[in-house]
Amino acid sequence: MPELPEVETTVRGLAPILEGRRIESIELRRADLRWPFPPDLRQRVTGARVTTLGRRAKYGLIGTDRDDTLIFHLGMSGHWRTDPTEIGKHDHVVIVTDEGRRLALNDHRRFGSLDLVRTEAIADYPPFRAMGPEPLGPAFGGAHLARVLEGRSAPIKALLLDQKIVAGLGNIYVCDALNLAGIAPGRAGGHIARPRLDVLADAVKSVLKAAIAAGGSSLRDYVRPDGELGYFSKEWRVYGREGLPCPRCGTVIRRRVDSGRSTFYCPKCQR
DNA sequence: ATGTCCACCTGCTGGC
DNA sequence: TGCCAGCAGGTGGACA
Repeated sequence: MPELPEVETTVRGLAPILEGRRIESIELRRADLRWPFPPDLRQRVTGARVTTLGRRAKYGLIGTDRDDTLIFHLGMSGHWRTDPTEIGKHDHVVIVTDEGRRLALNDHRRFGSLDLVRTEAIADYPPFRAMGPEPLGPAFGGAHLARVLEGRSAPIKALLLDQKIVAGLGNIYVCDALNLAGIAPGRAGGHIARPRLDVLADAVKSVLKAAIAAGGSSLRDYVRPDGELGYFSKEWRVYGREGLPCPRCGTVIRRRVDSGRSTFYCPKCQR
């Protein structure tokens, strides 16, 4: 699940547990996830007080009063479990606060990551260096898309998944935004007329806001001991809905595979 | 530079 | 019941 709305929901769920709290301990139950943990992470985090919770694209940011920021990525299967009754084999990191609350970073596929960077150098964190604008921020809109898509021949779906174009979209919300905008996923990015780029940018914002709102309405259930969710999947327009009617025109939704990833789309009204 | 594909890892489901 | 293929929300890197 972890695209931008899920990370945003996660961060909002972590905030009341962590904000203002001292980190009593952090246990690294293995040496790495996707990459090795910084060797001094435990020493630098233990005893620090959490000052801020934030998000950049699909990364969660936990700032401390030692001018360090913990940066986590949930990969494909990552989630935080709150106050788990038992620590399982995929609970790779366990944080205990000064109130005795426990948070376990669980990620069975281990595509996620946990890093620690100096807060003032956060813009230099390699994944952030060339990253595009936040899709819900003021820098993202039709004008931005027109600028960065000019001359590009790759399919618009692939370009929207490129975090350098816009940061935070994944397979689900790209499929849904393209459906809402009525744009075919295979259309060349540079061959979309400017008015349609305005429509597309609005569609991206709209599907993300709806997903965050759905997550927010179930926030108490999101970061929880048993982890998994499922409440927003009923809101998907086309993703995971092969064979069901298109919400725009009723035509049967199709699925195809592009470079190993499923694309769901309406063959009639997405052009 | 741009476009395309694959590996990384584990677990689950469906077909035989 | 067991086995195996196929599938899964992301990303960096290796190619042409």
